[in-house]
Amino acid sequence: MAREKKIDMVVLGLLSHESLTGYDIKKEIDGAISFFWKGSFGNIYPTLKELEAQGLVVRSAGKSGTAGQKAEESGREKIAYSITDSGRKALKEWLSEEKASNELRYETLLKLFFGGNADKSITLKNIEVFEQKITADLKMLKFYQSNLEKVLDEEDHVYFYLTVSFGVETYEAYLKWCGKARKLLKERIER
Amino acid sequence: MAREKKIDMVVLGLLSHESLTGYDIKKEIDGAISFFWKGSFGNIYPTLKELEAQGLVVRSAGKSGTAGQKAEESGREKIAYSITDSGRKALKEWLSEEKASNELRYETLLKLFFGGNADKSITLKNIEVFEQKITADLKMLKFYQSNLEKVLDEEDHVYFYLTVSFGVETYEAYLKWCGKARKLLKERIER
DNA sequence: ATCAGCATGTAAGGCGTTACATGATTCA
DNA sequence: TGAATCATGTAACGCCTTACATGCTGAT
Repeated sequence: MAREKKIDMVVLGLLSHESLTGYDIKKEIDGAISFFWKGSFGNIYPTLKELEAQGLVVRSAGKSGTAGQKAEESGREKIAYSITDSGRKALKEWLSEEKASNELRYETLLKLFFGGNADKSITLKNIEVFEQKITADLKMLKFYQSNLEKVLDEEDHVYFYLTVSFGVETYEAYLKWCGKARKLLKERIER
Repeated sequence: MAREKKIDMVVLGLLSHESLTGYDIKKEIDGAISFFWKGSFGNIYPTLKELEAQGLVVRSAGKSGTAGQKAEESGREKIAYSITDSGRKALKEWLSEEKASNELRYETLLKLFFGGNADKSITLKNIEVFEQKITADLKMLKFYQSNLEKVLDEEDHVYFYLTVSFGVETYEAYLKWCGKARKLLKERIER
């Protein structure tokens, strides 16, 4: 029944820490989470509506007081959401389910696998592009990691730290592999 | 425009080596490719039709001669496809495009990130489940890898070998991380 | 004879992205 | 005053999975 939708849990999870608007949620997802999960406005806003209908979140003034009052007077308002007790319960239930779908969809590996259909120089180029992207992303992840290291004592930060560390370690493994792969392909070209 | 569909390239890539039926293609995808790309019948058969309409593949008797003739007489037939020159060209063009979408969607990391909302024992359990799955998959990848190592001289096998090696190295990094993560969480529980 | 695996396909629906539409606020 | 960013939302569409429908073939 194609029940892989987890964006609702992402939203609940983020709201479990603080009240946020849809726009805030998008920004959070685009931060440290983005390397293993994505979200778009066309995804987030309808999810917030659904969660509200299910009573898992409620609209709240939040702490955005300054602009809040003025916005209410005009037509367009800023809507902050908070998690409810039911929401926390739903989140906990999901966390307790042992099954988890972990998916990798790497077009770079697809191109590598079928690399025999083009010149080795093309495969080499594809690896180099991948390497550059990973290098840039790794830099960002390490920045997050070093910031989290300083606040490891605070309860929730252990989880953020471990998640980011997963990224750092796998990305470092990617780069190590890139070096080996380039070397092996270059040897082949010269023969 | 949501142009992330690459199943057509998977099909063309597989057909670049030999003639295959839709069923064969599914089996191939479920093999060494499965750790970084998936495909289903409801995906593959329509793709074959489209590729045929575009002239990138053609129906062929293939090498399944024995059953082939009998099948033609009866109602249901086995349909093997071969790649055409246009198909090879399309494949090569895709390989030459530098952009590639690489996506990771790990629910395990999502649960870890929001682990603060449940007991540490639950997070620990989730990591252990992940660890077991990866251990099993790694065993399979290493099996593929050792088989490919023996035939590395044959042209195309370098690509298969490198792809599988990517899996082996990242999965080993995952397991290393799992050990560290378990240790860190256990220390926290005891305090 | 029966069951697993071979084999092809369609239909419905879920999930998510992109593009579009709209308007406020902030800063140079 | 104009651009960037904040902010909310909808519509269309694309991709993929699941479930269903059907029947053959080979082994026990």
